[in-house]
Amino acid sequence: MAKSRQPVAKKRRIPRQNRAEETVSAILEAAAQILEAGGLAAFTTNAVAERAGVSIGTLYQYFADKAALIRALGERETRATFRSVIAALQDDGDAPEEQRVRAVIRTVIHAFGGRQRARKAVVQAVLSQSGGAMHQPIADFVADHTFARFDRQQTFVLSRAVMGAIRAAVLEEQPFLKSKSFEDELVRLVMAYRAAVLVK
Amino acid sequence: MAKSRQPVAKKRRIPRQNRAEETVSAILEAAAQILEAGGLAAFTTNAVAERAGVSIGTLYQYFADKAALIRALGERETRATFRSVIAALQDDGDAPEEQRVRAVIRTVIHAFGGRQRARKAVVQAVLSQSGGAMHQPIADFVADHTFARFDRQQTFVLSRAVMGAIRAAVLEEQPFLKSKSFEDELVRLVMAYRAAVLVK
Amino acid sequence: MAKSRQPVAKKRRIPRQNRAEETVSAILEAAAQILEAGGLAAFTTNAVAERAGVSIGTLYQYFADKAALIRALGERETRATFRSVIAALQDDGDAPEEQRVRAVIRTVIHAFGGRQRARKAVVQAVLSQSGGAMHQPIADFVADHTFARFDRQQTFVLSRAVMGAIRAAVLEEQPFLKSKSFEDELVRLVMAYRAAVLVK
Amino acid sequence: MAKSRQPVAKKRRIPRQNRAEETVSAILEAAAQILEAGGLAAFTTNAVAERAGVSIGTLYQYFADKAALIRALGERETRATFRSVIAALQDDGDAPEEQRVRAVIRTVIHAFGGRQRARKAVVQAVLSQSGGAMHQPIADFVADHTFARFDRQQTFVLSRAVMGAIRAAVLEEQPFLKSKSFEDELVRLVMAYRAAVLVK
DNA sequence: GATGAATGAGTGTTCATTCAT
DNA sequence: GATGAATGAACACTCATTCAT
Repeated sequence: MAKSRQPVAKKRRIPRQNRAEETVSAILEAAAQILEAGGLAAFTTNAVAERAGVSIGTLYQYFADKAALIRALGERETRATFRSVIAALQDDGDAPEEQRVRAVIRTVIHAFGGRQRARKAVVQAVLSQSGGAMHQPIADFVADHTFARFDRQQTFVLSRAVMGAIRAAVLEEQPFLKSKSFEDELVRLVMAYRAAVLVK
Repeated sequence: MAKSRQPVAKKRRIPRQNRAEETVSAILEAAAQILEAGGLAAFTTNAVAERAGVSIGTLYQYFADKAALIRALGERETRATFRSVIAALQDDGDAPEEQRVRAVIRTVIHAFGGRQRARKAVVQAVLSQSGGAMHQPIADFVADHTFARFDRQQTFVLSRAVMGAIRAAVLEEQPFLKSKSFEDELVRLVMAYRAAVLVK
Repeated sequence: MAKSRQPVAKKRRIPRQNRAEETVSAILEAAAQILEAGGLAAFTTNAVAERAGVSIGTLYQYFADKAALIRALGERETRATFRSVIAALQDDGDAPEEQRVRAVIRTVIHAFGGRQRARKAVVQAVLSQSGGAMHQPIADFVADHTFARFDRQQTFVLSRAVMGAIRAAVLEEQPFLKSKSFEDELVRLVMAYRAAVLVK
Repeated sequence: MAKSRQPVAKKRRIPRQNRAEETVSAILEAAAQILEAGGLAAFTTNAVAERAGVSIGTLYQYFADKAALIRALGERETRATFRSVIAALQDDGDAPEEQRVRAVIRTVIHAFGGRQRARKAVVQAVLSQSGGAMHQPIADFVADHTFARFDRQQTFVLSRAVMGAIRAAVLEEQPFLKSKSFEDELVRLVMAYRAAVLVK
């Protein structure tokens, strides 16, 4: 019977007041914490609402459904990483290529470093919904801004390779994740591939 | 994966007879099909049992719980990929390095190519349980057998980078997944990194 | 997220064993009782399951959703009334027209008399779903078997008029519902309209 | 219609000013529109308030609860029909009986004709609350003013029979609802029964 | 060994209603 | 008087798992 209600393209409240914005923030923060603490299995709308200190009804005033909540979280995280990467690139505006590469890699590793489980869960969740590409924009942006002469496929290979290695280190909880030597190897990978492509 | 049932480690029947083995096979095959067709969301124990043509009770005779079923599936897939890779390496036993690399990469791409959704789901599911390393053995085996002088961290970076690029192409459903040019770029990545490491 | 499961045309268990048939009966009987006692507002799937002495899961093994449960109840009631009316007509097989009309009217009045609220609720519920005609088959059957020369619209008017008067007496809880005089007036209505139509 | 809230009879503001009356009107009109467009399922207090262009709080300033809103709507509709019928009777003040009957029937059919779904929903809703008699006053008034010599039970039977047939045509969405032939049959029903009663 | 009916905790989601601003 | 953010009880429905037959 619930099914028979017509799905009137629900408009969810867009926060206009301070109180509302705080509420949305609290919910997203709670969502990240739940994900961090218990993974996807613990991520229930009720749990999120409770942790956020709001009622379940309030959560649904701002997020149409659970999927929308995860999506919003993913976007928030993506935007945050984006900002960090851009900042890193700007700081080293005139530095030699290798140094800029290193700056970006370090940024991404550390973006992944805090709240790894939450990120992992978000990535998993978003992937399982949209089939996909979430860090794609970041990866593409970086590639475009560093190796302008790569074609689309080369950009793809390099960015996904680096992200893949970092992601694996995060997911497998490798102790060397934030080590200098790991960073070195990633830089080596990038520079080597870059040289091979450009020389061709 | 109910959380509040008693987690008492119960010994499940280990198939000793032909019929039993066939039953287990049928269940695993059914599981793969369900995953392939409907993703993780459709993957319920009842659905698997029905598709396998056995009762839900029988399924539980062979698999302690849903997690065990997924684990078994992951192992089956891993073993299969393993065998393919080994076969590929043996065929080109004396070939030059680049050709062997290419053979392995091609094998892995095609292993991933069939039943992508099932693989994706298995990977996701196994990851969400065990935190991670499922293709690790394959990757390590390959690296050990091709670049014997790499240290552990270099092996890690290279194998995860390649797997990451392939995995991304699968998950994002990139049309060039099985193209020659994609394969070329991966080979280039490997050979370039290899040269950089060895030259050092 | 729940929405994203694909709606695989659920096959609900069709009872094959005695135990199962009893379960279905118990659920339908419980549904009727709940409806009778508390109307549509009290009619929740959980309440029905509890009253039936089964778990909510069991209810959903036999009824795809709440709507299906109400539909089943409606069909059960319709069939029951149907049987009563047919029996009444057969008993008076050779009686004069007026007597047969009276027999049917009496049967319907008494069918409505027992468990009025349940019937009312079922009617309402079914109406609100399917837009409509539930007692139509009964009414049409009766009309066809008594006034063969009526056209469709005349059948409609007469059957709905009689049902409407009875229904109103039930809903308004008129004390004369089962009185001889009320029955007399209904018979008069039918015979008068019949004569007017035939004379035309 | 939450059941567990305190049923303390709270006095709601009775509109004394123009603006207030307009607000009440807007709410009732919105309620009718929602009902017409989406049936009972779409009829939520929030939806009504939004459509009326007032806040949910304002709605509750004028209607104690959802039930009161529906009740008010029912009364509004009833009064409107009432007025139409009286007007129809007055227009044909000296006309022969059959013509006056026809005028009333036509009025009722067309009163039902506009906004059928809203009426249907109101009828259903009011019925499910108050057990029933909503069009009773109209029916009785009409009967009293046309067939003065009928006794109470005869009035009941005739009025409910006619209303029942019309109601069924509305609920079953019969295409002939506003046809001349349907009107004819209803007139025939009334005249035939009338004759039968008077002749007795 | 196999069956499948039964279980019920748990999940997402709705919506009438309140009350601080 | 009006607002609308917040509330939370209530509901429909799922699915991993058990156990009597």
